[in-house]
Amino acid sequence: MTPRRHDPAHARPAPLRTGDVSELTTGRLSVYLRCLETLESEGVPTISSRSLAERFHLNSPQIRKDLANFGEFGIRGVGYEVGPLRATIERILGIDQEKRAAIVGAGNLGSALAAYAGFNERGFRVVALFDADPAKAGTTTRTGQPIHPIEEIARVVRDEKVEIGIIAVPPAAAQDAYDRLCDAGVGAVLSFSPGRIELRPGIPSRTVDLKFSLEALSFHLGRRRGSKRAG
Amino acid sequence: MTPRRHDPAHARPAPLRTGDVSELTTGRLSVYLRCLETLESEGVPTISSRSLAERFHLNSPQIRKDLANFGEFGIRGVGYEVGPLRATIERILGIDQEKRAAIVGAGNLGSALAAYAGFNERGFRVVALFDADPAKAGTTTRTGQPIHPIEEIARVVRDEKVEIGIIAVPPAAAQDAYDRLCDAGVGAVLSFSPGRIELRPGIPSRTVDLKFSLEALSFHLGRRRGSKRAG
DNA sequence: GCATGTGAATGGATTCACAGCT
DNA sequence: AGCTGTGAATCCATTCACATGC
Repeated sequence: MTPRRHDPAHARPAPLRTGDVSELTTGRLSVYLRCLETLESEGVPTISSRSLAERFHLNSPQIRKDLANFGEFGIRGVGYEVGPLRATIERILGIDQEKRAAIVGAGNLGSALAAYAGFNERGFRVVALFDADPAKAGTTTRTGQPIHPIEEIARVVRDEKVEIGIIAVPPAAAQDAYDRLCDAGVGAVLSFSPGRIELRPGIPSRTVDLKFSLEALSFHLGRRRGSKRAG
Repeated sequence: MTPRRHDPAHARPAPLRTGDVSELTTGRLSVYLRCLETLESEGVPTISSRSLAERFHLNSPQIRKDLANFGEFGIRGVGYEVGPLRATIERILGIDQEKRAAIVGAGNLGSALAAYAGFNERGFRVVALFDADPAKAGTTTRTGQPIHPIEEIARVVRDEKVEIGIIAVPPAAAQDAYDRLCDAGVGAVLSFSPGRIELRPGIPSRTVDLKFSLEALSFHLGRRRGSKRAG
């Protein structure tokens, strides 16, 4: 639509078109990003939407439409340059600048998330944890992040410039963790607690209920007939 | 549609209508299930789709439509009986009979999932783990599940009647874990490895990329203006 | 020639509004 | 009267097909 002359893809960062985009679209950006990381590590220099789709079981018009929400990043007659497109998607997602996160709850799940590679590379870093158990305060995780008493959320979030709060406490403690994080000034919250949380408007939040995927699989299990082994 | 006389909701399990249902619908069943569990623990006996929607920020016609895919479970003029509806949804999801799961990868994440309450209550139980590290074989998790060498997947899946395989290994090992689980005869696979897996047809599978939710939040962070604190 | 970017067409899911039952 | 269950209407996302540009 913008008739502005199209710079080559490797030039200065193109302006990002910005408007209303569906969650489905942005979710797929993450998928594309993983694919591009793979291609880049294989040294593939450019790829068309068609081959990207074939290689990763996606569909090509959708890839083009999704990207078109944010600008024009391809080269007609050629395709997309893998490296620059990866960088562009990272910029769209805002992970070109490292986002600092902190985890409330240093139990099994919290500690595992703190050690999780995906939470400590390519745009994210877990810089601190909090726990209500005083015995854990002052110690560090196996991966070296400090564990603070939960009362210090406000101070640590400020000092460490934490932008994202992650909740990994038992359901009953989820609301308290959420409120403390919001009061401390984090910009977004990700919860792994199945407990229902009363959200505040204006603070983007997500809940990941790990059990949902198990239930979805269970549903499909029930519909598969002709299982080889009898129950 | 079925003009069969409608039995009271507390009677013998109603027949479940069965047909093609969207993933979006079944995903929401899990949401409704959590809500009903909450209501049940509060002792609420019946609830209308309207109040359910108001209480949990859902929308009422959608609740009715979603449920209508599977049968008629409500009482006109009254609403739904909380306990029976919960039981019905559990039956739809197939978790009225306990599903046994095993986890490949007894590292941080695998151990945390094995200990995760949601994976060991209300329809699911993690009965074993597997790890490539021989030092871990023969030990148990903190929650008491045995850890086996990865070569024993086939035997343990058979002996322990494992229906669901869960992958919690580093990306590079994900495909091998997947193949071993399928060969061993599991009916469904849930992967927490970001590594791309070539799937086999006929075996329902899901990948949960924990980083996706972080990236979604990062995206929205970038769009929020008027943040109180300057970066 | 070839692949992107995009308006137009299609297909699905959500929402509406009311008939039917309690 | 009140709420479910559902066809009809609306909305939104995906897919198509081609004009545009490399």
